[in-house]
Amino acid sequence: MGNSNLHNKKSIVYGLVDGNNFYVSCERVFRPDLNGKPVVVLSNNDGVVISRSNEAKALGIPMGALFFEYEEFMKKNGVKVFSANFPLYGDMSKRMMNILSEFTPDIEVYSIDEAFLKFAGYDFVDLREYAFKIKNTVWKYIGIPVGIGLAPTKSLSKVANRIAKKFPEKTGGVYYIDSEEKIVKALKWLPVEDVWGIGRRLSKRLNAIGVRTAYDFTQLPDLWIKKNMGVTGLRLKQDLLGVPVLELEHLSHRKSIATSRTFDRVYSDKETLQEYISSFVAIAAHKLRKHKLKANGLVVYIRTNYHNTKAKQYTKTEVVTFPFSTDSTLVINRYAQEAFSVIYRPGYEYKKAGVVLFDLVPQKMARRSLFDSDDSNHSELMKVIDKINDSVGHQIVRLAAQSDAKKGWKSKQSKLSRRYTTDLNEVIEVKAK
DNA sequence: TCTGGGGTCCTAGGACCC
DNA sequence: TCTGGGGTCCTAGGACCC
Repeated sequence: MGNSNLHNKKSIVYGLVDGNNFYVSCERVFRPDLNGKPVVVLSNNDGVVISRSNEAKALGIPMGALFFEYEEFMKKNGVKVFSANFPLYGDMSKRMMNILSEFTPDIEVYSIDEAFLKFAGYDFVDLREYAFKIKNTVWKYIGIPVGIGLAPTKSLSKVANRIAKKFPEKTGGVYYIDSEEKIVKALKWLPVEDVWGIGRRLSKRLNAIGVRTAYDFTQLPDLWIKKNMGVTGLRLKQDLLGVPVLELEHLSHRKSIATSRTFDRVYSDKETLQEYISSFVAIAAHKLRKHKLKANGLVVYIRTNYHNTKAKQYTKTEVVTFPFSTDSTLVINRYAQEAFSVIYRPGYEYKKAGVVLFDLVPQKMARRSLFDSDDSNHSELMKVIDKINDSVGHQIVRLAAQSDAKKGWKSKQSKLSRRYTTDLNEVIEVKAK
């Protein structure tokens, strides 16, 4: 089918592959008994719903639903609840991306559950068939169901993916926008608020001027778009019209590393917050070293609970630039504590804090300090700490300033699945017949 | 009691320079 | 009378994404 125009279309095609209800699907890989049953995954502290199976969606549980509000309802309807298990999802993601990169060298890992693929020079391949092959391979090897959209541009591949998801019976989970007519049809079908790159704010304004669909958006004058959405909007319009202007982005390395938590209660005292900051630094710096990067600066921020309108509000961030690149937890923590002291004010109830490392450079390109002593980055010490912590799967070696589990640092995760793939002590047991 | 966490990019405006 | 102008760098904040 569709072979008539297979050989005269443009020779570059973009694909968007994404895992269906990814976190839920990851949990189901190890609990196949939950297939066909309603399942949700909760955020940190078991606060809100962040992933839902189709059955859970059908029950009317919205994204972001407060767990405490829905707990009864879920129990009554037999919904299986999991606390988020990010190490597991991250590992499954890596496996999925590895499989995808077998099918084309041009791949952009866009998020934990999504990747853009680029097919250049596949003129004599039936890409629709090829996409089914990709889908089936991922399913066979790691048990994750995916949807695939194909189109002449990136933003259209997003649209195609959405169609594949929306009409699973008709499409089989794969949809290819391979003609002008299909572009127009798809754009007229897609509500403007569902366009990739148009969020809540913009769609409100667009609706106000009568723009309802993606197609309507592409008919707006460039002047309006430039004025209200900047160059990003202009690019998006072109890309949606089928002119490929959005390229695959091969991020050589990430640009920032953030660690933050919303606390399960509020804290006012300086010491507790200092301990949290230290813990955040330890986690972020560990990630930094894992990616073989060093940071040239950091941000520390603290904030009160903005949902609690009765409480006195205070939000403050402090930016520090280091005199040299570093990946040492000790060095970074020293700067983080200094920054924290600048912004901390007593008398407020803090609900969230975080640190962000930025201006990251590969270890080799690190900026050295003028009087760099061999040990100013504690690289040997950090190696030892990382080795021990990696081997046990969590932070057992800590700075003296870091908080520990006893003090409630560990977030509430009452419904955690096991770390099947990343922790030797928790691998799934297979019984041979 | 209860409200996620981790990212990216763009723009406007100020400081500063010649 | 009539407030120069153009360039760069930096930062804060907005908007978006999953």
